[in-house]
Amino acid sequence: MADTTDTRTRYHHGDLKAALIEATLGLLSQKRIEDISVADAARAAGVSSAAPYRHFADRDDLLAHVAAEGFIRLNAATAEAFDAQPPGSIESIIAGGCAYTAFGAAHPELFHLMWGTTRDHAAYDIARESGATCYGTFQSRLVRTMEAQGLGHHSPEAFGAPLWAMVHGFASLLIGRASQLGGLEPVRHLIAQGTRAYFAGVLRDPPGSPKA
Amino acid sequence: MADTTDTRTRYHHGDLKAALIEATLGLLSQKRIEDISVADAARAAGVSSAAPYRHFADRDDLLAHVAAEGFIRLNAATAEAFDAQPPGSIESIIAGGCAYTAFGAAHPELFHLMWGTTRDHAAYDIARESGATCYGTFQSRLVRTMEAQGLGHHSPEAFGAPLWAMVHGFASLLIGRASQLGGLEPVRHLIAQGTRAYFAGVLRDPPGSPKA
DNA sequence: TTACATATGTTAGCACTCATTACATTCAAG
DNA sequence: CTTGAATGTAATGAGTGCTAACATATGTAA
Repeated sequence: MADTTDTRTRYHHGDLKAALIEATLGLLSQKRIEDISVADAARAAGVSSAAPYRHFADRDDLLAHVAAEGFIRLNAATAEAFDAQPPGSIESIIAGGCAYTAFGAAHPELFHLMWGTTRDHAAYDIARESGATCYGTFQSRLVRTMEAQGLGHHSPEAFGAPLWAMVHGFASLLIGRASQLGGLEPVRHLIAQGTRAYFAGVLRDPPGSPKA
Repeated sequence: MADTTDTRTRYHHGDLKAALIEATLGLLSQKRIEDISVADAARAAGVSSAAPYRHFADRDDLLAHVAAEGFIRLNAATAEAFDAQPPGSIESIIAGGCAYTAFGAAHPELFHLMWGTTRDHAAYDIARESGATCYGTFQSRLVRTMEAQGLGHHSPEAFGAPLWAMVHGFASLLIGRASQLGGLEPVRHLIAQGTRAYFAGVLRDPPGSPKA
């Protein structure tokens, strides 16, 4: 294992693979995904434009790894927010949801890459995996809250999906500059409001009584 | 005014501007936005690669018009769904929401283009405008339902935002292949469930009583 | 009808950038 | 001091956005 210090001076980079992912993450905060080339990533990492191909099959493979890293960070951000609130509380769900939305709003292009369309090469399995991990974090916290709120008999998937969709939607709308929302701060209140109303509504009128 | 038949044979196309938008919409169901060039659109419209520049300032201008057309169609789809249900009913809101999500799921790349990041050239005003129209359709139906359900005293923006975010989020998640959701049909039920619970919850515990 | 101005096409081409590959070079470890 | 993985060099070929110059159709006014 090479030590990760002074990676610039040496011919052998140490961990070019990670460095390229990092460099691409940096570029993503400056330009659109479609404008980021393998050559760009290599330049940002201070390496020749052919070097990345020793570590990634092609451009899509690199982007898949970047997306996976995005999910890891999203997971970290939400987990921290969840666990900063009392376990089992509705507040913890709200906090996690706000963190999710805030992450999307703060990293628009990365968020788009993570949830982008039709890149289903085999390489993208790695992104799917870390996405699933991220989902697991949400679900485990949600189950605890559902039990604490007397909703333990409901399916966590069915109960959680609208909440997940809501915070995901807010993120996507903020990225898309939906001007009606007025920015991230108002949205935090909307998330809290929406989540509380949803919990209250399910408690009052449990799903499973389809009307039509 | 030229007649719109047999546009192929004539030197003057008739309405190349519309034809190019249409052609690009067609391409969007086959490839990613980033892989669509002005030349592609021109080819698809059966015209030289320089012709589009008579009608659009540049590539982004063309894409802006395509996005605007997307909003027009989204608006039509949701309005029809809204109005196929009794006015003022919660079912009408659910139907409109399902149509929104279904539209996104059916046109992934178009949806991404419409809500894409950071293309804020002046040309994009046209897309914003038709986006706002689309929002107006939603809001007018929502207001009627809110009044019918005894929620007329709430702010439509604040009340509607979580619902909008939810259906938007479902669309985005379906596009991103969130496998946990199991496709469009299950999601329809989730939308109905979520919407009903949200209405019930607000009726029970009106927003405006912030807890923290 | 004729003549001209304007709108809408075409052809040709510039100046780039890109993804990817083949082959040479460097360096660290055994 | 050999070996082989990790990088660099150089090049290929394709495609891009966009412009300039030229061609044809259309509408309008004489």
